[in-house]
Amino acid sequence: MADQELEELTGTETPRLTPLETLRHSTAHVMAGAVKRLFPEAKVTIGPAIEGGFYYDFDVARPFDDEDLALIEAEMKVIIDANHTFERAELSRDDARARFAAAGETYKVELLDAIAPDTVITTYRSGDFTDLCRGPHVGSTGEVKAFKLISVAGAYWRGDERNRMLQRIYGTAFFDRKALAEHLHRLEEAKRRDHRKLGQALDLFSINETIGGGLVLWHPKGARVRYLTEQYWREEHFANGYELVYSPHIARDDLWKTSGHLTFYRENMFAGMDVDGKEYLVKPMNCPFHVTIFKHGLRSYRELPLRMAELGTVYRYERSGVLHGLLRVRGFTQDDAHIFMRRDQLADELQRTLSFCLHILRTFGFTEFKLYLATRPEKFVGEISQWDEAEAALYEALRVSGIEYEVDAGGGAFYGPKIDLKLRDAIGREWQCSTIQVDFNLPERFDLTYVGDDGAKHRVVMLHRALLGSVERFFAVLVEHYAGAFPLWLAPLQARVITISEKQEEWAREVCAHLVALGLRVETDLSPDKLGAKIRRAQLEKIPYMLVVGDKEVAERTAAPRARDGKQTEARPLEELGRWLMEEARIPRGGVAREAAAGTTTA
RNA sequence: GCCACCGUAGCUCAGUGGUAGAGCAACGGUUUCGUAAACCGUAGGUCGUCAGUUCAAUCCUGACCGGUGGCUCCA
Repeated sequence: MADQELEELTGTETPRLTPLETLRHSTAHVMAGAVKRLFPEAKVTIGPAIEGGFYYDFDVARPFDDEDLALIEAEMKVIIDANHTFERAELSRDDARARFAAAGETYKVELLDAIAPDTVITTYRSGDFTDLCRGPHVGSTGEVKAFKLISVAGAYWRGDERNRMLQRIYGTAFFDRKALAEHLHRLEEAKRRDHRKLGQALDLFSINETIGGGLVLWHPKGARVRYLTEQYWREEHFANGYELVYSPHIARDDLWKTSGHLTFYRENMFAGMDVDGKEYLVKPMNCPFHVTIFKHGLRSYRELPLRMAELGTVYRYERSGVLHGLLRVRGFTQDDAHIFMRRDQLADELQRTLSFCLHILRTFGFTEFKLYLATRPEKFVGEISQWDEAEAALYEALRVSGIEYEVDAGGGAFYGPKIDLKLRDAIGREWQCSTIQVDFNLPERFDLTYVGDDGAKHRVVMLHRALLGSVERFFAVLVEHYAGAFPLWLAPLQARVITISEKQEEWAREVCAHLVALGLRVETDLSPDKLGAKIRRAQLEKIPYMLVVGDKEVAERTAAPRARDGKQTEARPLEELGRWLMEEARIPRGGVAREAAAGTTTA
């Protein structure tokens, strides 16, 4: 929301700031005042409240460093202690322009010139700092009690890379120290859960320089989680009326011409390759292949809806600076599907798709969702009546789901309206994974038709959807949601049999073999280390269960489970142990069987 | 791609203008132990790459490669 303040100033929107946003925005003013005192030559630009805090962008000769941040914080405390009131003043446009121009605040002049003609121009003064600003603010600087500057980063003026790079200082503020401490704690917690760190620590995956940025190597443990995810996904798709397909990684340029990708998506596609004098390109999307499968023969209305799904690996060129762990990569696998149907089937199909989506996500332990409907943009293909119909169907699907939603009017793609779904993770962060999009474009481009009951050909309506989004991103979200402590059904290793001394080796092997034969993922730790060391190791690997075997267990033909949350339970006879673990490891389809992120906070 | 910061052993990290250390892991041995770290030893690094400055560069300078935080974009 870099334009938030800009919008306020230009009067294009009138968002009332919440009390917390007001505080944060006021803190941004205090910070700007401190910066101007310490760096008089700095030019101020904008400083809005954002989710989690605020920022202010400055044009300075030299970038800020951490020492500067400390100095600025100290100066802010001086301003806060002085308890200056925020004084609002109205002034004429010319007066304002003259003042800011005289002060050398060229960015403010630019903002001023963008303000709608009949808007009242206001400034806010706190102590020696006056800023062009619509407000509101808190009463005085003394009301800023709990704040912290977080980081510095480069940011382009008005977010446009052709403009000058400014220095952005991020900070946060709360009404009391406790809330600030909690916020900082959450940031720490997010760091602790970072999938890149856990990916390394738990040996799940890596990204290797020699292979290339944004290209993922799945190590055995990560690959196991992925396999389990995909297997579950496949089973559910078969059980819900989908057919699975496979398509190649490259295709001739003709396909991409027809689909329009070569005109609209070329920037994100890897360079083509010459094969026998024909150009081939690596696929950035799966749709053209599925469409081609659909077109393979005449389709009857009786076959529709035809649901075609694929875990399709695509490659997209992303600028090096945006690559980020598994969340933003250059090669990834979409859990893609395309649904071909009659126009009259759209409403039902949307509801069905959304509910299927929620069912899958709940299985993985997510319980809170938010939906976003993006409607017809200015530039669009197809007829308005078609759009209206589709949007009505989308609204109905949203309503039926019973989940909170927001409408992004005009935010749809040119080819159709869509629903995006964000899920909330264990520490309250939102992640966008699922998307359900209506497409009026490809059916035209590829001339997709079916034969109706009237014997005539009719245009197909098409739906794209991805539930997990990309397997890579979803895996990263899972890692962070569970802090690496996967639920039993997804854990790469479900249990480790731990001996106390080498006397129990034989029984430990037997216990392990029995459980493995049941299909459980179990191994033994027969090393000569002490029990405590073995427990510690298993604990660090976040293995759900440790099965301790000492002389007593050998004599009784049992094993003593210790859960990774530290809970120890009675030793159980081997057969019973197996039955119990099998029951625990069942896939919680639809999330009914088990609590979402139980036990993850202690891990 | 742009701005800032970072790159030392498999991992986590010290360190210095005179070519390098710790802990963990690995390997060898001793110990056979009841719920988060037993002990001893061995091995392991052209200090991201390439240039430059210097008698001498892991350290200073530059370029490049890669990573991190942002900007922009997005699954």
